[in-house]
Amino acid sequence: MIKVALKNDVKEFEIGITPLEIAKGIGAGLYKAVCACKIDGVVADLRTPLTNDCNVEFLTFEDEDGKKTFRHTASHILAQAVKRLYPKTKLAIGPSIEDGFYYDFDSEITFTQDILDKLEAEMKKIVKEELQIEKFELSPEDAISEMEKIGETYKVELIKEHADKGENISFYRQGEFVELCAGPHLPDTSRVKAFKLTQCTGAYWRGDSNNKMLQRIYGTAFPKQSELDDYLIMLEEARKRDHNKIGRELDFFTTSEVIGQGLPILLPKGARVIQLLQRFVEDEEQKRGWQLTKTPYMAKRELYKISGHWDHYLDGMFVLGDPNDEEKECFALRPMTCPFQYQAYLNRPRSYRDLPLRYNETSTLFRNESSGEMHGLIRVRQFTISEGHLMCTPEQLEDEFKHCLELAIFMLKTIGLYEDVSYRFSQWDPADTEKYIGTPEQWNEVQDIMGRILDHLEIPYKVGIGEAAFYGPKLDIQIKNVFGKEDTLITIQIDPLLAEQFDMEYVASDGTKKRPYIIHRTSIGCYERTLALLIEKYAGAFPLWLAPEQLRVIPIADRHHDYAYEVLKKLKDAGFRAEVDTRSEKLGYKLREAQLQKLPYMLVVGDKEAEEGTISVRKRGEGDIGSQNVDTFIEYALNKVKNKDLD
RNA sequence: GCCGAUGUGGCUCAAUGGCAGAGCAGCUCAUUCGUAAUGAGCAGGUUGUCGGUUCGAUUCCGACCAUCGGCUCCA
Repeated sequence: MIKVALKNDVKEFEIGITPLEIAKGIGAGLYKAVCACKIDGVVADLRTPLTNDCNVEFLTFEDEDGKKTFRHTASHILAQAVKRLYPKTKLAIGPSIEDGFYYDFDSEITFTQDILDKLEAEMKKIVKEELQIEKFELSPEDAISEMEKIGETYKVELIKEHADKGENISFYRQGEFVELCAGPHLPDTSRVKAFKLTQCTGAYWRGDSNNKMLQRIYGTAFPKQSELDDYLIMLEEARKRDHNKIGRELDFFTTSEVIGQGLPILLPKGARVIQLLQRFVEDEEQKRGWQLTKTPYMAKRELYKISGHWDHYLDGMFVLGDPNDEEKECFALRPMTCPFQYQAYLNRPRSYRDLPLRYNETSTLFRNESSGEMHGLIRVRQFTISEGHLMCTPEQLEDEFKHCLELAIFMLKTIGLYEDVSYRFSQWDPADTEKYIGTPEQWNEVQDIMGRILDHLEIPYKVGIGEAAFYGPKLDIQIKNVFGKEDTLITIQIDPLLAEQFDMEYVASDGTKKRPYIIHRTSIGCYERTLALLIEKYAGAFPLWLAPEQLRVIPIADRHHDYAYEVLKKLKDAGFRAEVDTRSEKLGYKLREAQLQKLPYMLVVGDKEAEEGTISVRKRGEGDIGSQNVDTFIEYALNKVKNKDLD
């Protein structure tokens, strides 16, 4: 007998009992809901025989690991359906992901929407069949020969990587379908009550663009149909905020086929928001000790050879001239600002008394992104970033890093995106010798330093291996768009290498020459991307201080025009971006239009207002909030702008 | 760059191997109106571009361009 500690109880069982059997004994409700378990804190399959005293915790769909198990099983059901309908298909991998699951297949048939529908129908059959899911193990040799027998070459490759660990290889069987898998899985297929295949795309085997492109089917699954429905509605709602749609509808930006891909045109409204952000950022940076530079948009190839861009980033640059003709002058548009601001540092000899030296620049950059990568305002070929480089002594590094992070957080809070970001500590990949400059010693040292700073500042980061810049590690502040895709909004990087490339130094207090540490950073990110995320955040309804048009005076009839202009002048004199709508339309019509354009305030003026010197205030989202004296309203609104209120 | 989808007036969407149509927006006129759509009229298109098949292509085929969702890459 063994003792098993459960949630509120310790019970005795026969040796070899499984958590699934224990759950069944506890009650039908638990048995129905349980997805996986933790044995002594380790996630395990419900069919794991218990051989020693232990602690067992049951996981349901409400638990992160239970949810993963549930959706992982859904991906197996998909794979089974594919194998039934298209037996020649080879299986790659099929994990659960944040909002569902996917499965990668190698098939000669192109999966279309039609096929997805058929697969869904087949999956429903598999669920109805209530197939028991059973786990078994094979030796690596047997596992390989079994998989070779059925032509699952991708599985063979995966097993071979595990073979030298000396462990058995686990498999799961549901009906006729057998799948290499570490598990855990649900007890049977009937539990996957509600699912949907959402899309089919290409994906490289093992995420490597040198490998074959497979077909990836994405899906999601829930225990109840109502939960699936809610999720799909939520997705649809989120997509209504897509900046690429409403940003165009509301005339923030547009694109032109004759200008080219990744080169959006910022229309007056988009340009205005960016101008407001830019002024705010430059002023704030000045307050915090940053000095503005204006450096050239292009430079000779020689600069990029020193910085390493020529060897490590040439594909990403727009080159003017023949890069292969060493005889003739060759220029390139700048993809980053660093080497330019370093030249500013190099302008004269530097002393430790000059440090920290903080340079900021509203910097337009050009990157020749591959054609399939552009996306609205989020991923473009020309963008303007609140860029900065800071040179400091080793002793100053932590404080200065903190200073940069505080600035970034201040910006995020001010524009209202602080709650929506996550942190990624982007490190190099020691195995990737092509991408990075510097030695392992240099990388390890600077990553240790950065890790210590982040831990000290209690930043809750995830590590991203291979996400570093070619010259150093980064703290990336990540944000998701309405499709759930994550992008970097802000980045703060420590660069231990380029000071050496550029021979940057300072004279220390003891008279010796030393290399400065360099921090690369943005404070609000690049304006185009930040604008995109703001459009999505506010669904185009910008807070008063950022709204391109803040106030619109709406006269009821032509006889109120004079008074309307009088009010308008007062508003403009107070510094507001305001307009008046003098068209011969009914009030309701003008209001509807102002409302659709997401104006923060509409100021209606008619006989009553003209007589009393008031305005009737309609607030976006709230409707008519009553009459106010013009000056009272101006004071109220000015205050909101000054405080950068987000409502 | 790769996989897949899409491309018809500013927008939303019809239709068809044989004259491309509607609503909204725009313009004109009338209406002067109290918190999300007043009415009438007018104008607007080489159906993304270029090529091919065909008596005839917007429709079928191909290439390119652009847009969208992924992958890779990246702020």
